[in-house]
Amino acid sequence: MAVTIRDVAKASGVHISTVSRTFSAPHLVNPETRTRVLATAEELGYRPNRAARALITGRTHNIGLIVADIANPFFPPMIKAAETHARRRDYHVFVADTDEDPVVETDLVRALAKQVDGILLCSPRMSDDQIEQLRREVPLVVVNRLIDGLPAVVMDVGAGARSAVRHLVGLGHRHLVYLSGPRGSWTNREIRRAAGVAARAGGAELTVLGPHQPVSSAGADAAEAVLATGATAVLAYNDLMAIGLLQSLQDRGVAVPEQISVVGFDDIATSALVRPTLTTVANPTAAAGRAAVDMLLQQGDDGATGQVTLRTDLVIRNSTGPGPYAPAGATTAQVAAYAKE
Amino acid sequence: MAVTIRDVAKASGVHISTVSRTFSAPHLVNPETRTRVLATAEELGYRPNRAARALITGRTHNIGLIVADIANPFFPPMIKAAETHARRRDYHVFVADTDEDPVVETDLVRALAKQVDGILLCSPRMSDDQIEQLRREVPLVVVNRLIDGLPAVVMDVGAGARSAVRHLVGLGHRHLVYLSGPRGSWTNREIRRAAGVAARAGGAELTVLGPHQPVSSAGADAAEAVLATGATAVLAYNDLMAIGLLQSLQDRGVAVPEQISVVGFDDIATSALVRPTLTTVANPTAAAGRAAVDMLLQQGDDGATGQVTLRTDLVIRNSTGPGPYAPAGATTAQVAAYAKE
DNA sequence: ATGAAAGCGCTAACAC
DNA sequence: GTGTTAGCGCTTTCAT
Repeated sequence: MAVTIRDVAKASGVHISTVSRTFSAPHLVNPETRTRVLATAEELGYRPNRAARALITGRTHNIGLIVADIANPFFPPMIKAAETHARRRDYHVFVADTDEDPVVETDLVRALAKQVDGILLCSPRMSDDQIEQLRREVPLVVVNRLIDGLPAVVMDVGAGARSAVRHLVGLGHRHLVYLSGPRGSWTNREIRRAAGVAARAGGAELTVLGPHQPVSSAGADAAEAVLATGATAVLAYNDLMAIGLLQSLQDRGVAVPEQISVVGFDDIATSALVRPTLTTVANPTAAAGRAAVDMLLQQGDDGATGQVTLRTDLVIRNSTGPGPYAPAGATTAQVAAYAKE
Repeated sequence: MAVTIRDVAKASGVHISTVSRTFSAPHLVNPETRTRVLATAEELGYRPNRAARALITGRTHNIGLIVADIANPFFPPMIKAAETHARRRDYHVFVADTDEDPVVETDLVRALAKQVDGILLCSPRMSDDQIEQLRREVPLVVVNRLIDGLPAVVMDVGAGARSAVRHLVGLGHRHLVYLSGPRGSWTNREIRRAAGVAARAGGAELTVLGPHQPVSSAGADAAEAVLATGATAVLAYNDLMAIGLLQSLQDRGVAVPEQISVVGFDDIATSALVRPTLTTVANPTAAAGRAAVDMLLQQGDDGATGQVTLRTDLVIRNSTGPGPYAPAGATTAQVAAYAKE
């Protein structure tokens, strides 16, 4: 069996409670004793058993991170940032994938509840009611979704959508398509709404297509439908769909951005690797992961249930260009400024 | 506080051990009692505390998954598959990221050791000795690296490299470059060695460049050096580097595959999304994740320390084409067969 | 400053 | 088939 507190106590000639104190309340133990205990512990390779500690303190020093799809490139940077941030604060992270299934989400929260001090729910697909229910069973921070009274970290996708639409309208586009994401996605609803408002304000028409799975093949499959609308610009729920559409259009001989402009969402790594490079709304996913961890860990201290909104940024690359109503001689660079207003 | 076994016992009028048995050894309890206990447990929302159980059984039903870099697209499909597979077997998964740092790896294994039944070490960068040492402290399965006597799951990257080189030689290339990956990578050494042997066998020269970080910018930065060698084909350590190189070459006006052929490794999702689409050696990362989990969970049962090698597959796409010594009229399709030999 | 003792939630002999 | 008891590794009063 592994080395326990008892072994260290015996080897250093003190009671186990002294060893315990050496690790959990060092200031309460005589410096000399402490040094000795630490030395034997080191020598024996002793490491406190967190689970046993949790049993009595009620704090596991673990957190859960539940995401819709680990393999969706949107999430890994967030997972990485959250894990690194948590570990720096001496927390370990359970990661679980729901495969976009709301039922799995609920089960997972319950299954993890006892082993963690709190759970980060990223882009949950379940209903508000379900989330509120779970909130009573375990501390929760929701990422990418805003629910009254629940601590949350969201990106300002509404502002991002507005920037994107203004950018397109400024380029002279008057008929846009929004390629919807999955049902149940808060982000999707926000983008669609904000894009609609911004389009109306800009005197442009917005056709909504979908819902779609947030994958590149869905974007590729939507090419026909997009062309059928006669629109000259497309805003997609995420970069994956935008890239699928981008390549599918080009494979059909439709030039991007000459004939159709395409804007994505997220700014995943791939977006800078495809040609044309993708104009997209950058989401600060890593910062969101860190903020969510902080919020979760603070939740224990006070009862504050803050909601943080992180800003998004339109990244103008080469998949967007002048539309049919472009002011004479307008260039992408010129209208870029407009979107910033 | 949460509901415990004692609450259920009281509410259903039995002793706590009966409740315990109801969950851990149902066949030992009277069907009627069992039904009643289960009902009250359900009603009260009781869920066994795994940490408390682990304290006495010694089995946590958790596993650790340590990867070099969560954000590297090579890993997420593996993490996802491993997590899903583990959960299906009622195991939860700690995920941690070492940022390619061998010191962090060691610390992480030790920190996680007490909370898990075993650890999956993916693409570890530390030395064989260190890994063997850790192996004594906690059950380990190593992925993407072969060490004598240690249970491991690897992909047959040597065979993959040979296929790739034969493919290129068959296309008429006689001077190849291997773009090395990170120092400490077993996969990198294997590919380099196998590529060297295959090149020699095919009467071709192989120039090795590197080491490099396994990221796209490293591939892009290597473009000058690649051109300077005068080689007509490049095999890269991974797809990210291959894609970086691919785009950097094209941005410099060097046509791919007309002037230079490029082959990657891994077959990450992005490889099918860039243009030209990337010829690459597909790694069964998801299968590797599942196999590693199985191996880890079986390790407890018997002491078997198997080593599994998963086959790789050359996926021929559009980034490779005829070289200067191509047989007249040779097409990519024709020589594809050659690589399969 | 240190030791003694109780107990966190649970399982595993051992009785009956 | 069920209750009793001890104890997993640790923290936390309470004494001393």
